[in-house]
Amino acid sequence: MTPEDLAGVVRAAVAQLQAEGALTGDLPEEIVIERPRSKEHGDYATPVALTLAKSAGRPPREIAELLAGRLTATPGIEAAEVAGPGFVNLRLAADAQGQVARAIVDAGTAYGHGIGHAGQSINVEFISANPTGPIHLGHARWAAVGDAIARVLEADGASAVREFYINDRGVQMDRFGASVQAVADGRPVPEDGYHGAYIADLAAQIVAEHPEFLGLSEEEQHVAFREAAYLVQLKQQQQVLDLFRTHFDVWYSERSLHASGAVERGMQRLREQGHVFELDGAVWLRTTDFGDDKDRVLIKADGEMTYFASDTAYYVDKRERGFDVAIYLLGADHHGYVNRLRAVAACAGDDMDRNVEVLIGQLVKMMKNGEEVRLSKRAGTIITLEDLIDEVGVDAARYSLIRYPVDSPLTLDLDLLVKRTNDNPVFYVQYAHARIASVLRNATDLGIDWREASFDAGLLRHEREADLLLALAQFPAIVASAAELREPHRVPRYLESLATAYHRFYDVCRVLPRGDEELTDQHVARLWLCAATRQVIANGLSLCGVSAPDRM
RNA sequence: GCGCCCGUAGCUCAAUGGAUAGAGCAACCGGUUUCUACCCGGUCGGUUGGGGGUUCGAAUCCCUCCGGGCGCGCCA
Repeated sequence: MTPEDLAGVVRAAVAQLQAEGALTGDLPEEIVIERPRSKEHGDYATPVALTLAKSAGRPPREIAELLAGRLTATPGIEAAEVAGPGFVNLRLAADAQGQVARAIVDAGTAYGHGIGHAGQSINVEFISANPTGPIHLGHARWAAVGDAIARVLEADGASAVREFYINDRGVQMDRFGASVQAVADGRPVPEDGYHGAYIADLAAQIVAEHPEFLGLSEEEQHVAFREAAYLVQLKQQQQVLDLFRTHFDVWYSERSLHASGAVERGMQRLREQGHVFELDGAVWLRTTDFGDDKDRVLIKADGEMTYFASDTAYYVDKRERGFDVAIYLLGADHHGYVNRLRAVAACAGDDMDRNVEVLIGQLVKMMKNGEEVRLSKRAGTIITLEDLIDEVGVDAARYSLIRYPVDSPLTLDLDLLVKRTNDNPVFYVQYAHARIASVLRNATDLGIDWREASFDAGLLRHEREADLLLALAQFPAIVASAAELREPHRVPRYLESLATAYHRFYDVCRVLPRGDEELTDQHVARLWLCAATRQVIANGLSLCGVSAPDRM
């Protein structure tokens, strides 16, 4: 029995008490089932009597007594006791608990999936780095977390699209092109250009492929280098992100946004909604109607579109493409955009509390040998995602970027991330998976076919077995909350506690028969438990985009 | 000046308004004849930055002060 099953049981009990007139008031929307911190309080607890007390007009403990009496008589529940101010503490029967193992093995990769976001189409936009340089450490956090958010949303039933907005238009592109062109020409990079070491590499590559560029007129040459460098750089970004296992569904070009007429359509939409006005020769959007601290210019007095106009059109375009929710993942230096983007949604006639979400991620730093890493091998002054992958590998990098809530600054300790001991969480979790895989392999070698043998769930009554089963049963709720709160860090945190529960079990519960010992139902039951644990660890790691190795 | 985020054990960090605030590291002590010791157990460690409020209950929500980070263009 999972917590979700239990919530259903409690709900039914409350509904029945109300139907019988033993209890008045409303049926709560959600039945909260918690895992008590202390084991003395049972496997699960519900504070539902406390929340019911007000509308029922009776003391919480009295309601709890009624509920406990009803629940005690329910199959699968061994004990229901009233405690404290009105909690009902529940203890499950070993058999009901143990069936979780079978349910997990039967569900396979689908275990943990939910329907909380069923029917929702969600656009998750992240990184959106300018195609004028490598993906760097500042983007890396989102590369991992953004992808994990999409994975978790999908697991909870949503249709999620990972989208990368390519800023392939405007002044930065020109400066980038001019920088590459200058180096190719043997001139110094302009003051306002790009000075990273990678610019010279780009220039050399392009000259090698297109020696004819050098003979072009200044104007033609600029365009030629800009376009060639842009394509090479974009490709390089895409390759690094692929290597990092973050695969975008849509690479959306800003140029195509303009070329398609989306900007005009977006502008039209805003005008229809009545939030556009003119002042001092410029065209403005009255974002202050919806909580922004100042109105924003869409078209400057010189007739040029602002970047904000593109942003606005892009949002409208996303909605026109059918997304219910547009999630933006931005760095802390962009937090000023939060109110602006929300106001854009409202100005477009949308619900800014539902159709748009802006998540802000704080800075990432890297430490090595006790010092902050400031220089990149490749890019000179910026640390790249490629540097990070080189240092610790994709698994450790993704895992540690996902492991922390994004709203606090993060310092990655590179020395720690390459360690292969239990102070390095990713290895700790992966090791648990490899350990189980090894046990299952050995079972096969011994000719044990546990899947076909009879599974007696009631045999899993050792304290460590019960703890492990409780941990396994938690997984669907963890996935659901990670999706709902857009907090994928809950998954690795959970995996660490699950790995601990497994190692503790393994430490005292022998799984396979020793020597010429006979195979018993107990061995079989423990193999089911192992298989279930392996499955959940694999499913959880998959939500992080981290591999689940069978051997280490 | 205005705004956003953060402040939890010596360190890095958890905790969806729930019961005695938890892990790992560090420090110290212990555990394996056979399934992966990359593991497990124990000890030590806290006025959740300070103060006030909301309620059955606050690290969590509100106010205020202190400390830190970031942002406030007809730039992109």
